[in-house]
Amino acid sequence: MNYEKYSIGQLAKKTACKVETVHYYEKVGLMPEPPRTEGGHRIYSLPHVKRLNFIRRSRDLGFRIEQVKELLKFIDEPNHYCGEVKAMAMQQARVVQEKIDDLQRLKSALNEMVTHCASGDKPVDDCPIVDALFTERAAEHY
Amino acid sequence: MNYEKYSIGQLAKKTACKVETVHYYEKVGLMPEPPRTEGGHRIYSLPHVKRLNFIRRSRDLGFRIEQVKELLKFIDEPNHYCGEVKAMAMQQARVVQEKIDDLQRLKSALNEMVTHCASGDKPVDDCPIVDALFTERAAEHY
DNA sequence: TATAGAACCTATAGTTACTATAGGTTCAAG
DNA sequence: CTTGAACCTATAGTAACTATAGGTTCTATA
Repeated sequence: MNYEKYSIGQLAKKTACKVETVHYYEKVGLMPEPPRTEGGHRIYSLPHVKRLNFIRRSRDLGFRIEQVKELLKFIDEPNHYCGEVKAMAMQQARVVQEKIDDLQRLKSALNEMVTHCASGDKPVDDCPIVDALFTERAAEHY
Repeated sequence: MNYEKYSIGQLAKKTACKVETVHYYEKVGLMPEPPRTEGGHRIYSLPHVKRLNFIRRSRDLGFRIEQVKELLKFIDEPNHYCGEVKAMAMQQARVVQEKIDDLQRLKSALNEMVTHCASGDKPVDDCPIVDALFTERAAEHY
């Protein structure tokens, strides 16, 4: 009875998260079912705010919902060590690096196409970009 | 009657694309409804192979399906110029660059968290990574 | 030619992480 | 005590496929 109480709308505002998203997080088990008013409205307090911040921040960092669940398990259950969390963060950094590499290649391909297409005043059937797009892909081997 | 004919399975193999994906592309209007055998099986030929390669390659480059439709419109309709295609490729390169920037920031945040967490042998409630994840987000202002 | 089984057909549901909608109830301010 | 904002649940929609079910056709072999 010490904590300040929040409605779902207030919680949402405090965490820059939509009300529907909070409902969703409850449904998938990231957020607990909170106490309710007589009439059935959800009542949140500070720990909920913190938890939701944790979830949103993890999501922003690219963790998938299942991964956030694992991270939360480390926190919810006693006897976990920082190293487990660190390992997940490092793994996530690697995943992100791979995505960056992919996108770099993609950007190079696009830029190359653009530079080959110097003028832009040719009809499309003479366009080097269109041409490049028609090229068979590396993955192809049948 | 000049072209070699392909079943949907052969088309899929030639383009490294799944059969279901071809069905899907037909449903959303990227691929035309091809002629059929008596029994109702789809019959494809070389132009279909080229078109599907174009679609797949565009998708690989990060163009969304609606954008691919636009690109195909340039090709399907006469009187279009290379410049329109070039503009889309340039725009796409910008979008990709933005994604790269986002991911770079994200990776930095993860790496910073990891370096702050030197040992990994602390209990989680003392972990700087967990701490960082509990931190309120920049977006927050209520 | 008969037949087995691979490949095909359609229609529908599932995936991820939400977002949006509909139709109804509760809360808080005046 | 009334009004309207905020809340409730349940369901459908989003993107771009992928997977499944249940049935039909094609093709290679006996």
